[in-house]
Amino acid sequence: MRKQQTLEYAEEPRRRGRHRSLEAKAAILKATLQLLERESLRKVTSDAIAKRAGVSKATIYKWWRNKSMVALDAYLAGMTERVATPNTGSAEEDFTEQLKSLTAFYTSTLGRLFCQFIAEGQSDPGFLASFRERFLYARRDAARVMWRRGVDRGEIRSAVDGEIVLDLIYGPTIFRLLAGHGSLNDSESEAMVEAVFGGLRRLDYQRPPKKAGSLVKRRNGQL
Amino acid sequence: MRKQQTLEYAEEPRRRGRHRSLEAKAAILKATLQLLERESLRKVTSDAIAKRAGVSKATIYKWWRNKSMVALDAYLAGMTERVATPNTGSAEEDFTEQLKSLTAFYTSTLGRLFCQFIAEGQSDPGFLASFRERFLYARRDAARVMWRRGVDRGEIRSAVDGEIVLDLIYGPTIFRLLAGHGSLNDSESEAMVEAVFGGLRRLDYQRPPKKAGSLVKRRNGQL
Amino acid sequence: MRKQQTLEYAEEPRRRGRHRSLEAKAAILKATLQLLERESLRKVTSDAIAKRAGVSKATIYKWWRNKSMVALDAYLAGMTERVATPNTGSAEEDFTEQLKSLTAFYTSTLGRLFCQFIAEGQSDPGFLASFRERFLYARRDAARVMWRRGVDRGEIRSAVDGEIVLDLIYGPTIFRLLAGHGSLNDSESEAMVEAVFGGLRRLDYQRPPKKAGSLVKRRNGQL
Amino acid sequence: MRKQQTLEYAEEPRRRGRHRSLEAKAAILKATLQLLERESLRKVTSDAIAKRAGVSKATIYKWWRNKSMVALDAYLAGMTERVATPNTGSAEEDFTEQLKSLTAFYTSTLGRLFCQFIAEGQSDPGFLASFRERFLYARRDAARVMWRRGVDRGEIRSAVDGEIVLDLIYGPTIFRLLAGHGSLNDSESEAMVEAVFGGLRRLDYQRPPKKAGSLVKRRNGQL
DNA sequence: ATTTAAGCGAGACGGTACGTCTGGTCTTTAT
DNA sequence: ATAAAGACCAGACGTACCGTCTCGCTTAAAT
Repeated sequence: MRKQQTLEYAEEPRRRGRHRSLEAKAAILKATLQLLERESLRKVTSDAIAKRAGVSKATIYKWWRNKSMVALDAYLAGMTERVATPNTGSAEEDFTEQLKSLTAFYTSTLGRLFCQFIAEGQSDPGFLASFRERFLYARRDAARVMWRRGVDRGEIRSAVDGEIVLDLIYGPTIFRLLAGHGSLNDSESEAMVEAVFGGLRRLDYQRPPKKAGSLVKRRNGQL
Repeated sequence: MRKQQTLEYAEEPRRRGRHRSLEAKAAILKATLQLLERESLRKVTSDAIAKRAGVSKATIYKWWRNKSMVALDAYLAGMTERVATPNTGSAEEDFTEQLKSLTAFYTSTLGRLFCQFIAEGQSDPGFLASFRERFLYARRDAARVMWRRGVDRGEIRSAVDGEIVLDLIYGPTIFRLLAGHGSLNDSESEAMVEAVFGGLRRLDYQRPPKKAGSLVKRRNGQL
Repeated sequence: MRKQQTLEYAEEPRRRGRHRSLEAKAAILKATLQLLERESLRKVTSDAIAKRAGVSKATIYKWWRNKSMVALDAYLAGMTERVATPNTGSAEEDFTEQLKSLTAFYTSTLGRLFCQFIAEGQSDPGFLASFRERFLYARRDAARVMWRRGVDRGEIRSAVDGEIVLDLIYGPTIFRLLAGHGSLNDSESEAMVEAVFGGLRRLDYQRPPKKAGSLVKRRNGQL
Repeated sequence: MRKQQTLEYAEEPRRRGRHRSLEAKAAILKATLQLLERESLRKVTSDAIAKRAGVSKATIYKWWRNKSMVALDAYLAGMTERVATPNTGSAEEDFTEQLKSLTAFYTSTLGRLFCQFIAEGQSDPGFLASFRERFLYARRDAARVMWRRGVDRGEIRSAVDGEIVLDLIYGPTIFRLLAGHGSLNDSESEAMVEAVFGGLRRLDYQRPPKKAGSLVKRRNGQL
């Protein structure tokens, strides 16, 4: 949307005809956000958005493919603050700080939208792709910087794949967020990062000699 | 459902009146599963289930609150295989094996239902709770056993909270599954478990003396 | 219904098995009547009847073909009073009296059922036939007696078909009852009978010579 | 509907927004009529109408309160022929002619709808009122003209209330139509009008002196 | 100044799923 | 044998939402 707009309205000479109403656009995004604070994305109808924005449904569907896309734009536009990339000198502290503030955000009203987007994406692969590209990757890029610093500084084992690092740090929280098991707060966040950095392995453990054939045979081993 | 059934039909003397048709129940679950192999939960309609099962819609809604609940029952009933709890003598190997088979399952047709349930749960808290209680907790109990063994054996640091351990191991995979970033295969699973066990921290790293006030101030630090 | 019962249960020595519950039958009819005092036949459900009668739906459908038949029986059983056939010595007075009391009845709660039966009969010819045979014809027989007396006495023109006489007297009231136009009360009833007996024709009217071809041609001349 | 349309679409300047599709309206009415030629109103479903009209059910329910109202509109729209008001110079002949053509119509496929509407009206007072106002009263107005002429001409006794006259003439036929007793054909129609005009009373009858107390006492004298 | 190409609000539309309801049947156990 | 309990099937009901479309009006660049 943003890109399009830039292309369409800024670079080229202005096209003939009435221009897109920026008031309408802003009203739509604002109305969407306000509605989403009270109801889940599924329950917010496009009619409601149109009505609250004082806008016609046609205008909405002219500029957005569907309701979810409007919500995504509203979400992105609503997050004025830039991504925080703490730089404390310690990658572990950086991640801890970030995970804490991220958890605080995700458990807020607006933050819960993250879950709704993931949910919507499960039955709309195109939307999921948009969500990844326009939201997730941006955030991961920021986090990747923190990881990089840690590696460069010699803090983080370079053998561990960066992508896995990110999923290791954020995955558990997001899982809890989506499934609703387990609590989410500062001390949990701290404990998670500590565990990820410290690892589960007890260093003084002497592994007994492995016996062959000890693997249990099975077909479906779920979680 | 299961519990009810046990209570209603097995333990008590049979009640008066026509009994719940087990054929109908089985047909509904089977039809649901078959339909879910081809379409997402959202697209499978209750009419289609009724038709394919040769059953009236009223019968469905008599026993299940809504479509999602039918799907959940169908899913649980369809997973005939017991939960695999590998016991190789090494917790790390156990988790690796389990994560691998779990990933294989979750990326299968039926397994993708997991995502649909999580998605459905985002706009239906009651359903999410059911899902947790009837599916997630059972799986986690099994995994907890593996963790316990590792702790008892001296393999796993007892300082790390068991729940965090589980989320650390399964969270990243589930995050990838839901968000669709990152690949899911045996080697990724192995790498993940290795990373979780080994930790990110480089042991030979000498932490520099901490400087005060180095924390970056920010309000919204997303992901 | 009644006859069957008498035959099966009263005259023979009691047969093996559980006997038909006369209480059930009475309860069904009573419950039906009570429900019909508050709701139209369409809105009274067979479930409601069963519940209120403390009886199983199967029992209802075992003895009656459908809901309407139950209502018809309930209606007939509820009209304990015999048909009034006034005998004042004047057919006109007889009919006036009867039409008045009939109107009073038909505008009562129970009496409105008459309309419901006619209504039900429009989409269930079998029921309409039953209704005619078990209710209408009986009432008409009684009225026919009054007509007969009038003819015998020389009061009523014998040239007029008896069936037409009955419909002339009762048709207008029933039409008003069903269509809801026009009022229904004693003076209207009196006026109706007076008009039917007196006729519309003015006796001193000299009919002008008829002109040929004066009939307007048309295809559909509705009411 | 008709009135609305006139107000909304003809008199005012066209309103903003997409206009009501007259094609859809026509298709709905046509489909309804065609279905009603084969099935009773009860058995014609709104789904069937929608399907046959190539229209969404929502469109139907947007403009009509329920199925019956659609049928009423279809019925009224389908009666293209104007109301016949024969003018033969004789009121009796006028009524005879009209009753004959009316009977012919009411016993036709489409005409039987009249009964269905009356039936529907018994459990839906609002619909009955609509039916009266939009159909019955129009027809009665036409018939009233014929009565008026008869009165003015000196043919019909002015002492008889006009409304009663109408019900006297049409009530018997409608009663037979609804209850299904008695035949309906030209000669019956003729006989009915003749009887109404001639009256039942034998003119040469000498009434015997009335005896007091001859009235039979009763509470419920039904028909 | 006029044309013309959009964009807009209003709101009707087709499609389709939902979950509910009712009528009437059938099954099981109790009497 | 017949009852009560109550599950069952068929299928209509009216509602809701989605995303599309049409209409008449408005705006602004191009002529």
